[in-house]
Amino acid sequence: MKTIEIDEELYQFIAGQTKHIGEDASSILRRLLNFKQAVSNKTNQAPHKEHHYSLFDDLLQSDTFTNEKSIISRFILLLGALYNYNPALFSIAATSLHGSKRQYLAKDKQSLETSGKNTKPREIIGTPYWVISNTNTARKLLIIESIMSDMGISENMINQVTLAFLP
Amino acid sequence: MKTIEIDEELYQFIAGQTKHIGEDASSILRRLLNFKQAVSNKTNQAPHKEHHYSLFDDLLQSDTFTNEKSIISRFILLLGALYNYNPALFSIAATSLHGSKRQYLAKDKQSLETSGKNTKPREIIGTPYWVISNTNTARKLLIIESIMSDMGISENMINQVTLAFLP
DNA sequence: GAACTGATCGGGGGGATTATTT
DNA sequence: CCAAATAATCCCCCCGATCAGT
Repeated sequence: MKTIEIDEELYQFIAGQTKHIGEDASSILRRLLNFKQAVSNKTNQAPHKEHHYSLFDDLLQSDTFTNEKSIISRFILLLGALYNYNPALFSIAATSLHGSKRQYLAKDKQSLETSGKNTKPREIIGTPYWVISNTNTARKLLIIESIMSDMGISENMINQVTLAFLP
Repeated sequence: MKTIEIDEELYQFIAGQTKHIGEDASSILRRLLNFKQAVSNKTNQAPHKEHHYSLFDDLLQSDTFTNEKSIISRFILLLGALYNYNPALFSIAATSLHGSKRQYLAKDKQSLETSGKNTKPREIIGTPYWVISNTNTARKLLIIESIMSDMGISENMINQVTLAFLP
């Protein structure tokens, strides 16, 4: 543990953000900061049991996520989080996912463009991947669910994400 | 000053966000947290010289602001910050601002709707105000500049905002 | 014919451009 | 009549429901 000094006003603000009794400063700050640091650090450390899904919990609660009202934005944010949670698993899941003609995810825009007539590929920022965007909400949800399932994420967690994803 | 304990990983992350040599933890955290606490606390405390414009500095640097690419989003964010910086001054500035027919700002949607044919009023969240949105970029900038000027904000600060506002 | 997949096309927002007023 | 300022039409592009195809 490390110790840092902050001014009184800021301290009061942070203390006021406690979500449950006894929550420590690290936990509060990670939530408030949208757990941004996890994206870059997660890969070079063994996943820690209790924090297994913290990346999602944090994304789903973050302003970055809830501020986005459109399905497409949340869709891309979620895929980005999934990739950063475990790039290797994500890659496997991404590769095996596709429709009858269209490819849903790829590392380059073109493969997606050429796999259909109007796929409208979108870049998943913070990720080497691109996704198709010309789909209805049901299919977007299906893509998310399929990826999560293939990545071995729990049924329960998938349900939570589904709830947060919809309007 | 208060002392808090945080884990090593989080400490490294925060330390890595230093913008200038010797910047203290409070300063870094306020920036990362988008200075959210200022909005609620600012009104019941005398403005502090050095921090006079910190609300803007922070907004302009915040992800909340820079993530928004559309002019209209930045426009509304900026107006919200101006209101929260000093509601009284903002009200005065808002009331005296209008075109030859249209009213630009009001506390209710209707006044704006009836003052023109297609004003497309938008709510300024975190504020009792609404703004007209059916204008080109030049006029939006004009509105911002006019309000800031009427609120007595320095020429220099206005220029900074202008720069951050455009593409 | 039922279920799944693709992609057209309508709706809506943003804001440059054009019309109108001063 | 021209220039500047202001209003608001209207085009473009994004989103995603709906419909067409498999």
